[in-house]
Formats: sequence, C-alpha cells, structure tokens
Amino acid sequence: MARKRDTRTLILDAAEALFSERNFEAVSIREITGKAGVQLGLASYHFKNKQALFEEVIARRAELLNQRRRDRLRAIQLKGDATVEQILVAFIRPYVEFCLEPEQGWRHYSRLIAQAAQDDQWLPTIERHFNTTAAIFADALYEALPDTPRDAVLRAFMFSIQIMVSAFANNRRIEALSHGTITAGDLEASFTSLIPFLSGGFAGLPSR
Amino acid sequence: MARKRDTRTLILDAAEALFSERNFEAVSIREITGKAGVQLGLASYHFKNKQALFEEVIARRAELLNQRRRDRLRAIQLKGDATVEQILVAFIRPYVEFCLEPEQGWRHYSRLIAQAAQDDQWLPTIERHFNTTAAIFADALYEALPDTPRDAVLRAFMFSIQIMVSAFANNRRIEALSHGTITAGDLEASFTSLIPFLSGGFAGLPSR
DNA sequence: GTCTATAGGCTGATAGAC
DNA sequence: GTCTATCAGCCTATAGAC
Repeated sequence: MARKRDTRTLILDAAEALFSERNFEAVSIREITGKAGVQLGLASYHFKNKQALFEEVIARRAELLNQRRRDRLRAIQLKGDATVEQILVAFIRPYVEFCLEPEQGWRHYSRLIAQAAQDDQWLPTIERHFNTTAAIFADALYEALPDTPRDAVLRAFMFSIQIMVSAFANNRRIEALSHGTITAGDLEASFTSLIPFLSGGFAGLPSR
Repeated sequence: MARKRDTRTLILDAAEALFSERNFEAVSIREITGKAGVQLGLASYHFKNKQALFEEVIARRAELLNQRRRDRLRAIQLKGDATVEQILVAFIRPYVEFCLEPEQGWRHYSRLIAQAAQDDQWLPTIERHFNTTAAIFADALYEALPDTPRDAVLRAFMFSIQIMVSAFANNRRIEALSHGTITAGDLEASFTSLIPFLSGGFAGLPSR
C-alpha cells in the first residue's frame, strides 16, 4: 500500500498539474483542492493564499534543477575549457532528464515555468529563483566566446532559454504544420534538434 | 479635433491593450469598457461575448501581417533563389516594422500574440489565422535547404517563430541579467541580434 | 490539522427603457 | 446604438467547531 502523502504535497501536486494547463487566474482554489481530494480551507491553512501557493510550486523544484545544472557545468569545466555546446547541454540536459522521469511532476513544472516566464506578474519570482544560476552560465559563455561582445552573447543566451522553455512545454502547433510527422511530446527528438540549432546560433554571432 | 472613433474600435483597442498586459481571464469586461470609455453592455452588443472579443482582437491585424510577409517573400523569390536569411527577414521584419510604428496598437498586439501562442485555449485561433502563411514560409525554407531533413527545418522554423515572438514581447528579464546594459524595448537591437542567431541556427542543422 | 459554513465581492451576460 | 439595472454564479478568504 502506497504511503499517504501529506496534505501539503497533495495540494502542491494538484496545483502544479492545474497551473501547468491553465493560467493562474483560470484555475480556482476549489479546483485544486478538489483534484487533491482535500477540503477547500486547507489550501489557505497550508499556504496563506493563492499567490503564495503558486510561488511555492515554483520554489519547490527550482533549487534541485539549478543544482543539477551547476554540477554539470562544474564537471565540464574541470576537464578543461568548456565549449558553447557543452555549456548549453549542461544547462538544458537536466531540464530534459527531469521531464523524462516517469512521474509527471516535472513535466507539469516545465509547462508552468513556460507560462510564468512570460507573465510580468511572476517575473520577480522567476528572477529570484533562476537568475543566480543563469548568471553563472552567462559568465561561462562569455569565457567560451571571448571575441564576441557580451551583449550579443547574453541576448543569444536569452534566446536559448526561451526556446528551451517553449520547446519542452509541448507546444502542439508543430503537429499541424508537420501534418502529424512530428510529435510535440517527443522530448528527446526536440533536444536532438535543439542543441545543434543553438550552437549554430552562437556560432553565427558577429565577432568584435 | 480628432475624429471620434466608433465604439467597436474603442473597445477593440482597449481590449488589445489590456490583454497584452494580462491573461484573458485576468482582464474583466468591465475593465475593458471602462478603459474604452463606453458602457458595460456595449461589449456584449458588439461582440457576443468575451471569447469572441478576444478572437476578434487577434483577427483584426492578422491578415495585414500575413500579407506583408508574403509580399516580402515573393519580392525576394522573384530575384532568384532565396537564402535562409532572406526568408527569415521576410517573415520577421514586417513584425518589427509594425511594432515600431508610433501608434501603440501593434506593440500591444505582439505581446498579446506572445501569450496566446502558448495557451492551448487559443491554439485553434492562432492556427486558423497564421498556419497558412507559416506553411508557405516552411516550403520556402525546404527549398533553400534541400539537403536538410524537412523535420529538422520545420523544428528550426518553430524555434525561430518562438524566439521572434518572445523577443519582441518585451521580456524584461534580460535587463536584470545585463545589469541594465540591454533595454528590452529596443526592438531594432533585438532584431539585429536575432537574424544572425537564427541564420546560424539553420546553418548548424545536420545534413542528410 | 481538518471540516463546515459563510461572508463579501466580483464576474459575464442580459432584459428592457430610450 | 446606447444606457441602467440586475441576475445568478462563482470566486477568495476566513471564522469557529471539532
């Protein structure tokens, strides 16, 4: 018999799943607690209010992801000068690996991040959790591309983050345009296309 | 004295501006009619309901954008074989030019599209208005890259659309990471970085 | 920590006078 | 086409019993 997860976790999991499908405003607390199978009032008891619940969903997995990314970057840097491609893989591969876990949590999380990342309302939250590690990767890219202006490198890195985030958020528009040849949910295939595209993008930047 | 725009247009403009800042669900009809300076009931009179109003906001500018893009592509193709970079410019440049107009409408529109593009709820609407032209550009890219698998080209095109859309949606996260060196609202600078990055990305795709 | 009940407010949509 | 008034439903958040 599966051990009963505590109420807090039940609510967080349900919120994560629902917020990954729809906006913050489009999901009600009643819906979350309903899906979690707990009473309405418990959401307010465990997480002060709706906004704090959303932020806790973001916070719950952020540090684990950041840590995995930094570990991977450090491992590469210990072996010598890191290439742009290696740095990108260190940043993106953990995201894919977590999403590929049989449990659905990370997949929901990645979709949720995709929408939070472009909603001004959550910009402070996103920055608080992800900017420190993003800055470390930006520095690594500056080092790998000493002859490219920093602004150009940073812009390219932001482009990369945006594509990564949306590529793994199951954007289904590609299915119609490919007449069904491509499946949006095939994350390994997306990753395989993504890396050479991004590496090529950095290679295409003008030098100083 | 400025000629008074009709109520329909007032409502569409106000809705466009508000929906560009916040989600469909986060904006109320009262807020829209309030900003437009018209009575609440008029929104339902002119546009059956909230959903239809949102779709009309998307529809209003879509065909003009598509037409400009196709005209530009055709002009290039008449001069000989189009390069990947030329095709990308034909697709993206009209978007930038509209956004640079002094009137704010297109800027709001571009932000609105950025969020609608990744909300499953609006996928059918986005596909209805934009897939025909997107397919034309995909075909042009296939021709320009005959030795690259079509799936890879299409994926790269989708990456490009995603970056374009988010790059011009004023994502302000780059401002903190650049310590203020980069301004998110500088669309010309974004465009200047974007084109070589995307061209390089296509160049980095594996050949058959 | 959990449950019930409810307060208090805002929502989209409409009916009907002008 | 416009304006006023209102309905019925849903929302978040909380108070208080257990």
